[in-house]
Amino acid sequence: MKKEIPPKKQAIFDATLTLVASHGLHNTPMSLIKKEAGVSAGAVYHYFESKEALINELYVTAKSEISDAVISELDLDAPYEESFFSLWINAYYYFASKPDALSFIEQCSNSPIITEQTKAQVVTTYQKSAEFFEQGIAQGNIKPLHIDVIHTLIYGSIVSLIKLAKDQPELVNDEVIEQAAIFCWDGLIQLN
Amino acid sequence: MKKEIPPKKQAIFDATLTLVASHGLHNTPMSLIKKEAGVSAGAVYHYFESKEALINELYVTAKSEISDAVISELDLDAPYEESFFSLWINAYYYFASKPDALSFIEQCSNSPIITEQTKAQVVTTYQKSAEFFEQGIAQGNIKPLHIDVIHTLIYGSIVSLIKLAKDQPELVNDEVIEQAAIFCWDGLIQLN
Amino acid sequence: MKKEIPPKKQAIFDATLTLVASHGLHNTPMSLIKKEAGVSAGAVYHYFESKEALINELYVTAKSEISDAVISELDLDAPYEESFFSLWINAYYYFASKPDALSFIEQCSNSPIITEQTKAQVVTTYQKSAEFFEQGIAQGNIKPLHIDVIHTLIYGSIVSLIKLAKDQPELVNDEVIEQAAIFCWDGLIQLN
Amino acid sequence: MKKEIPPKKQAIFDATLTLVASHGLHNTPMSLIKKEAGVSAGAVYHYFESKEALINELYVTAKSEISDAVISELDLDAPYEESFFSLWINAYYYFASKPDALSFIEQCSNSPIITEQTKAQVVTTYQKSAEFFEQGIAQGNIKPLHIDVIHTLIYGSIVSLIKLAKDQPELVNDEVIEQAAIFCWDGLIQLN
DNA sequence: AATGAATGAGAATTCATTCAT
DNA sequence: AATGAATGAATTCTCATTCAT
Repeated sequence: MKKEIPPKKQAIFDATLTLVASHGLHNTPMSLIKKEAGVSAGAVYHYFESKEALINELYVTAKSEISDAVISELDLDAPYEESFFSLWINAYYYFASKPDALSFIEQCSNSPIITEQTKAQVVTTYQKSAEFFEQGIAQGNIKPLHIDVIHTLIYGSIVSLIKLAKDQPELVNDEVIEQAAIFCWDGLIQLN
Repeated sequence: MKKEIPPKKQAIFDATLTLVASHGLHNTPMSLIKKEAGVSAGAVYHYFESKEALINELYVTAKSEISDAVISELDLDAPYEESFFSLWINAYYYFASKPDALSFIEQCSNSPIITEQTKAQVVTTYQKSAEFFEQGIAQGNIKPLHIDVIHTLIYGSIVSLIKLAKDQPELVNDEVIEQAAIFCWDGLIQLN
Repeated sequence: MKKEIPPKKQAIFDATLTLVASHGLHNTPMSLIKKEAGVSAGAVYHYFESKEALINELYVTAKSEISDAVISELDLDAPYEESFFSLWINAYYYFASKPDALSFIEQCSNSPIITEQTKAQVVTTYQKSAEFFEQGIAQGNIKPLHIDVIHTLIYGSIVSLIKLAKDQPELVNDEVIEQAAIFCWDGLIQLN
Repeated sequence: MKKEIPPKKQAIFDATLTLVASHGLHNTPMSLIKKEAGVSAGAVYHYFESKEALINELYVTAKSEISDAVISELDLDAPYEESFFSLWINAYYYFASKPDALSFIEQCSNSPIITEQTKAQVVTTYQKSAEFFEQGIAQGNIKPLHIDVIHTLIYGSIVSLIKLAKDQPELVNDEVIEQAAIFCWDGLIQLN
């Protein structure tokens, strides 16, 4: 099902993720990437047409890995509220466990380095979580907002909280994380 | 109260904001900045010690301009709910009216180019909105969450929605904007 | 008599000729040659020791192919003037029909990439046309110039005219071609 | 009248001419040029947008210098035949005295590195010698060929002879040079 | 304050060539 | 004979920064 990624290509991906997270997108030369990945300059250009192409391809890969991981835990048969909280909390901890990936993604997603074509590719990865929210709307569990709006608000909350946790780790304990999930749930559900 | 910014310095700020938004932080050389600003290379280094210093200083300036603008509209004497919505909507439209500034800020805030010292400076700009939320908690209007958590969730929602609007402008109409504000309000208030 | 050229070697020759003509000697990497020839990198180095060796060998081949073609039409028994014109015109049209070969040869012959050894090899191909001019001198048809001088002036005129035809195709019609041949004939013959 | 060429730009021109003549257009890296010229890498790119731009600009400069030099000696009031021989011989010795320039020009003019725009610029330098040949035709001294054809045949003969002289210096003595000039004159004049 | 030519280390990328298969 | 991934030195070009004027 999954594409087999050649070991060198994977090493380049890993090195790029780490280095962009620590040095910044603006400050990660190819020379550093090849050194960290332990490959030759030529090998990088064997697998990727250019630095931009590498970044774009890695962006797609990182985004879909995260999507896959978050969604794989999703239990559509549990009570809806329970499923929602488990999704939110799972996603939070998954993101939190991959700080480099998140840093990479955030740096890219705000930069013109990511092409429109790449963005279009990435959209498709939202499919399964979209279904979950559609189901919630259909069953009357949550407000009938546009799926992309829900997605944006939930994802935005999680990412914001992780950034806060990065700056103030002592503040964001399990209780706060739960409060943030509740914030989203309360924002989503129909009040009568 | 405010420092007078010399015209050339302002031109450099403006040029940098525009260029980082359109070319990316990773792809905006000083040579382009000086050209766009219409100043000499020497002038840039007269006003700023280095490129990093320029970016950091502009980051502080842009952040506080936004903060000032959003808060200046805040009416602490109106009914709380009304004030909240007016704050949220005002903030949304202000951000939306400054896409370059927002793009610049988002690119910087996820990059190691912004120093810890700069981040510390920026924190102080939250003061007045913090007071607004503290007042809401004290009066029992909203849940007693940590101020920084509230701030993060609200700011995160607004920024997320603006990014969505950038990608899908036709989707994010006034109704959607209001729905997002309601999402935040419902998430904040105490349910009984 | 002729060596059989293996198909892959021929494909490499053809690709090199085409590419050097269109991209320039300075801008024709081996990677492009192998792609255009449809062979592997290893195959190129099986047939040729190096890029320089490939260019030099192709130069010899191209030069002698042209020489052979031009001379094969030469009729030593016809009236001398008639033979001369038929030689000149034949040569012109043959060169004109192989623009890539001519472009390749001209680029090489002015570049230090062609070794002295290669140049020495190529000289031998002039043998038969040399005999034709020697005969003309012996019979008193043309001036007693050194064979190499005659050769140079005639060949130079033909090549110059072809270059002109490349830049201004509409100018160089059959009449002009004949005028150029007459120019050479009039320059060669003894005036009394 | 003439543009003042800044000393560094002139040094880059000189170095490029020398190096392309000795190493070949395909084998003259910028690093060698900057070293030979005694300037920094940045300086080269301050004066020229790219290597191609440098080559093209130098081509125009070299061509027009040669044109100017050859034509400056031209005496339109002398008897026509005498003027012609003096032009031819002058041109020959001028070219012969600038072997690097000639080698550079020949390598470029057969290579796609020279753009159509550059070729168009260069054509304008032929103006004055064109007038000389037009005058000869009008006065009935030479055959009524197209000016560009005459130009091509004469220039081609001179260049061919210089190439021969390069390969066989002992062969091309003053007598041979005169013979070649006579070849051209005899080819040009009307026979009755 | 201001200029802009100049620097040179370093960036992205290319390319002739090799070698394990 | 043939392949094509891999190499890494070399190449073109960039860019933050300086400094004489």
